[in-house]
Amino acid sequence: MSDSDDDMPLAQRTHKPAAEGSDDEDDRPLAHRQFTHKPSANGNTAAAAPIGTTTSTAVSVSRPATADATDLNGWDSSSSDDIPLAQRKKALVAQKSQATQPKGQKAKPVAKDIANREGKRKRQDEAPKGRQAPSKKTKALDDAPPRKKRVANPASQGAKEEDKEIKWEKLRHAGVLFPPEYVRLPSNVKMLYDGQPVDLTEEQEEVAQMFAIMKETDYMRKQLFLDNFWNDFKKVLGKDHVIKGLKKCDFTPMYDHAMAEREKKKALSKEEKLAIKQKKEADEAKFKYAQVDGRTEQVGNFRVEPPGLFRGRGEHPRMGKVKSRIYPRDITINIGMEEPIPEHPYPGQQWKEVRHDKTVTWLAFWKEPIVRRTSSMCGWLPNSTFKSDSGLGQNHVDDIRKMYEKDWDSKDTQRQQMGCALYFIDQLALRAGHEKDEDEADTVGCCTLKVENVECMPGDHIKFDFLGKDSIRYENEVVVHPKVYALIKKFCQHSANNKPKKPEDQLFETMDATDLNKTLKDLMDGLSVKVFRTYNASITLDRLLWEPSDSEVIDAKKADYDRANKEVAILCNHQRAVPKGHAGQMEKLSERMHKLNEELLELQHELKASEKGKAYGDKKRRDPERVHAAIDAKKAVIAKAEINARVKDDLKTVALGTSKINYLDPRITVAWCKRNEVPMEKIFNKTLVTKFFWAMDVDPDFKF
DNA sequence: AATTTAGACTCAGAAAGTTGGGA
DNA sequence: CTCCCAACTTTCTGAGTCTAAAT
Repeated sequence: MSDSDDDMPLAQRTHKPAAEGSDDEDDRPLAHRQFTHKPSANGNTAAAAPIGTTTSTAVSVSRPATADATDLNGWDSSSSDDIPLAQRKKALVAQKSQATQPKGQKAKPVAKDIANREGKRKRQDEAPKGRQAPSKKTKALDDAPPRKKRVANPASQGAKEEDKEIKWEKLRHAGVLFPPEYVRLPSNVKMLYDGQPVDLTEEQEEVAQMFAIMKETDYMRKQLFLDNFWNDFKKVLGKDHVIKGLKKCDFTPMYDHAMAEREKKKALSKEEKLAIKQKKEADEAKFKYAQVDGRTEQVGNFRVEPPGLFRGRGEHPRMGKVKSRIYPRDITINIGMEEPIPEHPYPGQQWKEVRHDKTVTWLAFWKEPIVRRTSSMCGWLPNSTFKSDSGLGQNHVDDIRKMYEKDWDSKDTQRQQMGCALYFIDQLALRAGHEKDEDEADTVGCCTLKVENVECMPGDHIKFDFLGKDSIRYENEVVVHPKVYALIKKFCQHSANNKPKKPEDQLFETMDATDLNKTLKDLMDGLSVKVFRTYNASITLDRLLWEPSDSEVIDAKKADYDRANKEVAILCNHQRAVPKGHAGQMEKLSERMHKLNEELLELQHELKASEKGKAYGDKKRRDPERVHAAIDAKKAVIAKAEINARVKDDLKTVALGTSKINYLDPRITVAWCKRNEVPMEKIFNKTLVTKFFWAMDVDPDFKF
């Protein structure tokens, strides 16, 4: 294994200031990588420049951030010099909204206090609740997305709901597929308590079995998991059960049995497996599609989740709890008024409710038993246009940037914080970060950053280190605008009302994600924090794909694409664990390379011999030309293998899929494919080609 | 009227399952 | 040709965002 930075999950790479002189792209801070063109393209990189400032060769539509680095303040209005006049007409938004800003009105009565949270995330200040909404959508933003069709909805209860969007007129589907019932273990398979076999009821056995199969996972070493499980298991066991605690429980017989069953299944003959598969498909067939207004739409998910132990991601407070079985009585069905109500395999039970709500797209839903806040839904697959084509364009972005730059100079702490938060969201594509309860994993986003999550380093460096969505670590050191640096430093030290802050206090204590979204929405209909993530992902890809490349063969071009895709994934912090067996696979590849190189050498010897009119080794003599051809072919194979190996290693900690599916406007990719004569299928798999069918006839010169 | 809660999506990575291309 | 393994897909189960409704 190499010891390069690449072997670490990307979030853990330490970013040396470029001043230390590494030219290796991977050694540069993420933020630099994101916004910087290949070193080869422009020599040095803007090591000491603020976020987003690079020495790139400016593509005219690129964000101002990519403009010239001469001005350390990549943001001030001069940067808009790079924007064609035509795009600048709307520069007034920020000023306008600020003109109407009623400064420092009455103090906001304290906090959305989430009182009993051990003093954590509380808004502990009395900062004025800043920014008033600029009364209406500003004219600047009138090319926002077209109004959605809104129709009165007579189907729903009462007049209140009259103004919602109608999603369908006719809707027919077969409901949901329930998981198989629990099958009891053979009577000779029993768990042991204190060495003695224990008889369990069916219900108890099912729960025990859930635990048994986790024997070899490292959940067994997590006390919280064990405690949570025991609490629930205890309830199922009832009072005065022989089993008094987990310590003396031995689930080995159950585990072994489960493993044996698994092996048995694997060992089935081809025919048997096929038969099982066909049976399964036949059972599922009717659930797979829904009829929506005469169209056949694929149902995204029609399976009811089987019971099991809740795992959660990261250190989830509820890990190990029993997730009980879902029955029809728990499920609400949504279906067209005249359609037959779906059947279910539980005679005597009724669906919890059957609705005919035309304003939603789900077919069925139920409440999650563990994380009651959420519910699971079965709906049809969204396949329409790119969701994030929000109407946010370069000129809006410029306006918004000017607005938040102004906020840095505000006297009002809340506005300062708002300005900094927006800067991070725009530059680093952070998520909004809503407040969470204590029975959820302790993860944060931009608005919920704590003081301990940021560290101010010399030279306007800020180091972020926090757990984001799915408890994925975000670690990134970036150079920020000096004004932001000064503000963040201040926010780390004391709150708006001058109280000193503790590490676990909120960095932006005067505002939250809702405030931020409100501000954005007032600026432009349809604008929210997450739009920036999508927008920045797409614009980044677009910029990278327009960079000149000298790749000629398809594989090299695909590698170019993957590199661009990787940049986006890094921007969005889409990480994955290094696939198991990666090291082994790399070793194999290098062995193969070695072999290929030897073969090449052989061929070169053969060529020499051939040119002298001799045979080489025990082979028949071939024409020099034929040997030449063989050499070229071999070289091509080697080059291809080299590219593949490098790409593979390059991407081992980066998950490309998420951005490809959810963030990148497919038109960018399709256009690139056309320009570079790369077949679509090299980039999009079959599913994606289907999903993005609407983007396929885009103009090759399409610019995001 | 400010918060809280409900509701409806939208995004997430790992694991399981399937396929297909090369030795 | 066929078998094996890596690559690709789908499934699984969670976890965010954001708006609207309820308190």
